[in-house]
Order: sequence, then C-alpha cells, then structure tokens
Amino acid sequence: MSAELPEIPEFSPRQNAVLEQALKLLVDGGEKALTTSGLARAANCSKESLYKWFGDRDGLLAAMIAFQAAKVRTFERGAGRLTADLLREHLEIFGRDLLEVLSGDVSLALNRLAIGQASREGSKLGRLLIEHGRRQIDRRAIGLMEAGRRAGLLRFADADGAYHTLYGLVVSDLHVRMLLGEPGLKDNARQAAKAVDAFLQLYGVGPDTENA
Amino acid sequence: MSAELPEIPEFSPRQNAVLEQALKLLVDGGEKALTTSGLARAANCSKESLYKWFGDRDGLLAAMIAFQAAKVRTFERGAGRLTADLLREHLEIFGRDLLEVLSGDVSLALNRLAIGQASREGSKLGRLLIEHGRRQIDRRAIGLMEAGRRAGLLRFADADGAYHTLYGLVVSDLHVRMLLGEPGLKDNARQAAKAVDAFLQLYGVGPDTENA
DNA sequence: CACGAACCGTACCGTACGGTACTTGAGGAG
DNA sequence: CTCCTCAAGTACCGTACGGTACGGTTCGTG
Repeated sequence: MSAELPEIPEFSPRQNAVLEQALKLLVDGGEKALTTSGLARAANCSKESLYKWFGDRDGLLAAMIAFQAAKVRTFERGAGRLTADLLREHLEIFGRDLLEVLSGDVSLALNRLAIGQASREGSKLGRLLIEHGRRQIDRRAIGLMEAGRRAGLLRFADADGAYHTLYGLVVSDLHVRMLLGEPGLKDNARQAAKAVDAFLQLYGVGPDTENA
Repeated sequence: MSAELPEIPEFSPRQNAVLEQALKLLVDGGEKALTTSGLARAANCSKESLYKWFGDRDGLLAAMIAFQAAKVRTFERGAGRLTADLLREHLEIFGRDLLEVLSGDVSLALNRLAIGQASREGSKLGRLLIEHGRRQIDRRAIGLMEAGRRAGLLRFADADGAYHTLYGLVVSDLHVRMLLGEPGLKDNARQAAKAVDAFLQLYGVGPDTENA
C-alpha cells in the first residue's frame, strides 16, 4: 500500500502555542469551555486565523489530538540481554507509565472529548485518538512481549492477546472510572506490581512460576 | 449511615414512556440530538411538562440514568452447592453478561453522556452512573467470589481485588474502545471463557490448577 | 353540567455559539 | 517612503438551544 504516515502536519511555533492554549482550556473547563472565541481571546490570536489554520472547529480538535500525540512520544527501551528480574522491571515500568499516561489531565480531557463526539461524525476523533495515541504504547508493549519470549522467559501463542491481558490486569476499570470523574489511584506502582505478578504467573516461564 | 436508598423516584407510566423516548433519542443521535424541544416533539409531550417533571435538563439526564438502572436489574443466581465446573460456568456467564451490558447501545450512550459531562458539574452524572449502574453487578460478582472461597474453590485475600482482576481480564480495554466508537467483539463467550481460564489459573484451587 | 387540574402545542425570549467580513496595525521588500 | 502581506481585534450574522408563558383540550370529580 501507499505511505502510511502522510499526516505529520508539523504546525508552526505560533500554531503550537495556540494548540497548547487550546489543550489548557479543554483541560480546565471541558469541551464547553473550548470555544473559538474563547481560544482566540486566550491565545491572543484572531478567530480568522484559527479558521485559516484549522479549517473549522473539528479540524482544531483533530489538530489538538495530533499535537498532543506528537508530544507524548514514548521511548523504546533498548532491550539488552533480558533476565527474569529485568523483564519484571520493564513490565512494571511499562505498567506505571501506562497508568501515568491514562490518568494524565490532558489524556483524560482528550478521551472525554473524543468519547463525547463518538456518537455522531462517525467517531472520527475516536479513531484518530486510538491511532495516534495508542500505537506507540502498543508497539512498546508488544516489543516487550516478544523480547521476553525470545529470551525464554514468557510463553504465549499470541503476543497481542498476552498484551491485552497485561493491559486488563494493569488498568481494570480504572480508565473508565477516571473518565467518569473518579480520582485515580494513590499508588500506581503498587497496582503495576500486582498486575505484573499476575501476568508472570500466567505467562511466565522460570523459577517464579515453577515453585507455585 | 442513614438509609441508603431514598431515591426511587418511581416515575409515572407517562414519564417512563418519555424517558424511554429520551433514551432512544440519545442512542440514535448522541447528546446533541437530545434537546428538550426534540424530546417534547418525539414523545408528544410539552416542554412545560418536561420542566415540571424533571426540573431542568440535568434533572432529565439524571432521571434517564436512574430509569435505565432500574430497568437493567441483574438477577442474583441462587448459589446451590458449588462444584468447580459450576463455578466456572457461573464465572463465564457473569463475564458474558458483563460484556453484553457494557456493549449495549443504551449503556454506551449513557456512559458517553456522563463522560462528556464529567469535566464540569462535579461529575455528578458520573457518580450517579457508577452508583446506580455498577452496584448490582459488583454485588453479584463479589457474591460469586465469596461463594467460591467458601466452597474451597478459590483462594484470595481480598474479594474486591479478585473481582477487579476478573473484570480486567474480561473487559481489558474493550469498554473504552467501544466508547470511542469501535465495534465490539464478535464472540463475547470466547472472550469470557479465556478470561475465566486465566482467572482460575490465578485464584483457583483444585485439579485445574494443580496439574499446570 | 360546571369546575379544575393536567397537559399538549406553540409561540416566544435571551443567550451563546460557529463562522465570516472588515478595519487596523506591524513588519519586510523594493 | 510606499506597497504588500499577514494577522489581531472587532463587529456582525444566522442559528439553535434552554427555559418560560399562554391558549386550547381532555378528563376526572362533585
């Protein structure tokens, strides 16, 4: 097929500043607070410029998602030789990072925005959010899974299935609860550690699981 | 510690019909489609009656949540003597029912509504939705957990923790994905079975887990 | 029949938003 | 200095919503 990443709009610094302000407005007051007039006032720009740059309000929202996704680039940990302890540590770090990202103000606000918009418009924003926001973290996790298998530390038939199991163990219903307005956990690290314990019990190979 | 269920507004049949129509509008067109004028037209009632019955628009939304929660009353399975197979079956049925409920049109629409409203208004609707919508299913699951433990089939320190593990294994990130507009699974039963397998591997006691 | 309550249908009001057009001013090129 | 471009600021328009007021109708009750 054709090139899969034609959409790196690469906004100008001025536009980045405006998008930053837009995210701030969205985080502070929800979607209702993000009006074109309000954004123009807060960012010291004109509505006309907003419409020139982003087309219409939906274009602005899409640009906000792309902008935020480009900011939160998760780094691939260089996987050296994996030991059981190292794998566990990497998994726990992944779990903590995941909870950290999902409970972030901006992430929650953008997810709320896309979910609120999901009924109409063919859930365009929802797809955009899943594509841009999840690809990075999914790739990192799948990489971790397969590195663990190559090192003989994990056993599974389906890396994607194993990853989704880990995701469920880490997140459970926390994401939806936070989206609904509940406060997050006090201790993400503890939650991640418990999840990784369970995950290794299910998929692990080695001393940790033999002496159960 | 006073009485915990003072809110059974017990709407009149006419009001029930209007709330039903309101849910239909919400499911079909999202929050934007649920206008007071539109509801009055669709339900053949007057706006004045809407405001007399529900106070204002937020009151209407709250009434819709209470109404729907009152409809989806999950039945407590009478727990006879539990065997391992029976426990597994009950767990799988629970998982299927859970996925069924979460992927339902009305549930998704109400969750989207509450999430969209969560930023402002102190997430009143979100709390309402969690309280009314989850209590039933939580009680059923916790009951199942403790019945399994009493029968010597499950081993855990924290029933709530075990339940949340089961929840995560069953649902993973499906709920959020569906809220964002993705289609649900083709085979809920298979997903529930796999989740229960993993759950019993973690918390089960008996032949299923000994000969791993 | 007469009365009153409930309620439908509609018209109405104020407001606030998305989007467009126009004026002003700053800076860069010739 | 002059012209041109870009964008800020403002004024404006159409629309659509939440909420209120009012006339007409049905229905139960004495």
